[in-house]
Amino acid sequence: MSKPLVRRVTRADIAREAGTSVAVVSYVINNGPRPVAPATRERVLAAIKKTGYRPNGIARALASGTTRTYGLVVPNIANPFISSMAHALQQEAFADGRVLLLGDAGDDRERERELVNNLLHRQVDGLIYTSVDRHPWIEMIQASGTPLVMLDRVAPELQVSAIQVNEQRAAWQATRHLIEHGYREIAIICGPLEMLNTQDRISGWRQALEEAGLTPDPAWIFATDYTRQGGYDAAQRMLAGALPRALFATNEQQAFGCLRALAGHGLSVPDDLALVCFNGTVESAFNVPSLTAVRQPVISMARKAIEMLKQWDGEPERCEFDFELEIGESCGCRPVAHARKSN
Amino acid sequence: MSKPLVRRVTRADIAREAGTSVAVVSYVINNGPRPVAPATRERVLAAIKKTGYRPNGIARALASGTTRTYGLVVPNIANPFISSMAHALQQEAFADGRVLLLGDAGDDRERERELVNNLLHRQVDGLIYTSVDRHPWIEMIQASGTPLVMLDRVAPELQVSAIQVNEQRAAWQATRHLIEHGYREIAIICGPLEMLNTQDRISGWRQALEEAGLTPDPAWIFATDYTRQGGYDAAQRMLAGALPRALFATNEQQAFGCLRALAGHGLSVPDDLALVCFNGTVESAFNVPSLTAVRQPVISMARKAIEMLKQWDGEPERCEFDFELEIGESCGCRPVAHARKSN
DNA sequence: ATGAAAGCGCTAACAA
DNA sequence: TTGTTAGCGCTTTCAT
Repeated sequence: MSKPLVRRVTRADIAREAGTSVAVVSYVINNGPRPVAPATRERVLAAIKKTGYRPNGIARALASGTTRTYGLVVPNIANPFISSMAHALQQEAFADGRVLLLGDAGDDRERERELVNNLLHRQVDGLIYTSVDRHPWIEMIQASGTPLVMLDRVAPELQVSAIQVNEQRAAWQATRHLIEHGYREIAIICGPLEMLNTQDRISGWRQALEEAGLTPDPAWIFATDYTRQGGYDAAQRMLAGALPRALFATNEQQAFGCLRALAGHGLSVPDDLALVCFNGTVESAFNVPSLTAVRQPVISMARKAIEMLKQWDGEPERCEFDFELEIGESCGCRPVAHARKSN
Repeated sequence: MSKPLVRRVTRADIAREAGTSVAVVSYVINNGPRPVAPATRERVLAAIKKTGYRPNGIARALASGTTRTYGLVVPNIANPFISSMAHALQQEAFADGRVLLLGDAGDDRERERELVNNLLHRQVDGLIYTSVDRHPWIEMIQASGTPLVMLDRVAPELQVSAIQVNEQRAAWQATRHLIEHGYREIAIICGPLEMLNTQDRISGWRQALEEAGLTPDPAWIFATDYTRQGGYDAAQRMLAGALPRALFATNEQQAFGCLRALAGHGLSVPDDLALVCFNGTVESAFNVPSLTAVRQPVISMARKAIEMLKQWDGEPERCEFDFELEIGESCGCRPVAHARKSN
């Protein structure tokens, strides 16, 4: 047992100082469950102020069985869409009187397992979880009895609560939008093929093309990481072949990487290539050109996720949210803000 | 005391199952502090596997006095520079066998206080902290005896450990770079004037100009929020007056907001206006045009921060890191990747 | 090598 | 209204 440099003030010190019992000190701190005489309360409060006492949250958690903490595990906090979601969740958790213990898996499956494990050990009151890949550690969590909400595409047969937008439909609509512009050669830059959400997004793209009587050419599927560099690399591959007229990038970072590659080849968006992307954030709106992007209702989703943890009864609940296609300049709907004065 | 839906397996269950005492179970789990006979160890491990037992981290923390947790409080996790720092810190903390409890203040001073408070209550083993403003809650933390490292500009007279780059010098160098390009009318878009780091950055800008025999025109200081919208607004104000030839934006998001505003006026970077910014991330590198930016050595700083918490002895230590000026296209050093094919 | 037992600081049931 | 005390699940000392 490591001795702290300075012994901390405990509840017993306050009781002694205020000339009362430890129970009364608790009652004052917690505003219950028993009433306390005003005079006594004053003495206790005075003692607390005098000593600078702060209740030990750990001991409290042990005795009460609640940590007033939720856990959040994300694949990579450096992804702006994810950090905006984390931000919203934190706000909502806070409104619920708890803090979020945020774990960043750094796109590593093993790290993710460690984090989930760690949070479970810490007896969080609930866990919100987006997995790095399609093999989420759900069983481990369920075995612990901890309330769980997946913020992810999860195999339908799993008995687990989950919140998501219908990504297949969102991808369909994004592609559909490009088709309505009259573009017929529409490529897709997507994530790793084994991921469920990649598959959903490809499937939406494919369906939109087929419904329009177009043939989804497998050569126009460019799988890569969900990163800027990934988008850049995929675009380079694309540029080595026949150029499509339009492109659906399945996340915002890929879209930015792609834009960079296109610029390197002297191609402009949307004139040479129209672009729509998935999971846009404020970054899409401020980019030049601004990106037409599928937007998820991050705040509502965060609210619902916390709500589900709060109301937890062990029954799995799936909740689907509507998305929105935010129109920018990259698809050709609007004139692009000119980056050059004349010529 | 809230009853869990399923009673959790405890160490006593394991002891019973393995036909031994609770102490031995601890010895097995912790690999000490006492040796355990191989046969006994096997029985214990078998019982653990059979029951799916996991030690209660809360109880462990209470008994051992260490939570194996560090706290991190940041002003806004949606800022890419900050999230990259958080990411690096998480990696380092993990390597140290701990998790980071990440609190996002959402740019709110009161929220920040609550978070700091909360983390202290949770008896974190150390706190890393960047404040929303110039009034960090340092006293509160020091009163608790919790190891603290500020990742921030802190008033020199405060007895507190801190890590930072010399922002004044970095701003000087960024401005100096613009001057070396031959630009003489150099404006600055900065953060709120009352913030210390804003003052440092302005001061570096001012010094570089003066050393070059130029006059820092107060009308060319555009104070705003450290956000994209802030940068956009500031640029709009700037565009309403006489246009400078170059601009120093004091963070990356402001730079992006500014680029958007410039594009709206048909101005190009660096041809019409050269640009350098502060705290660039991978986003700067991939932007079109790529941004010349001051880069902080995020990973080394994270490592040092964790190191300082680990080695904590109560003695305040200040540590200054070197920065780097990453050359991109926005300052005019390099030809810009063409965003248009011809004309 | 193992077991018994005293905490860690708190909550809350029970008694007064 | 207040005090007493049995846990919460674990670590670790001290006996054995």
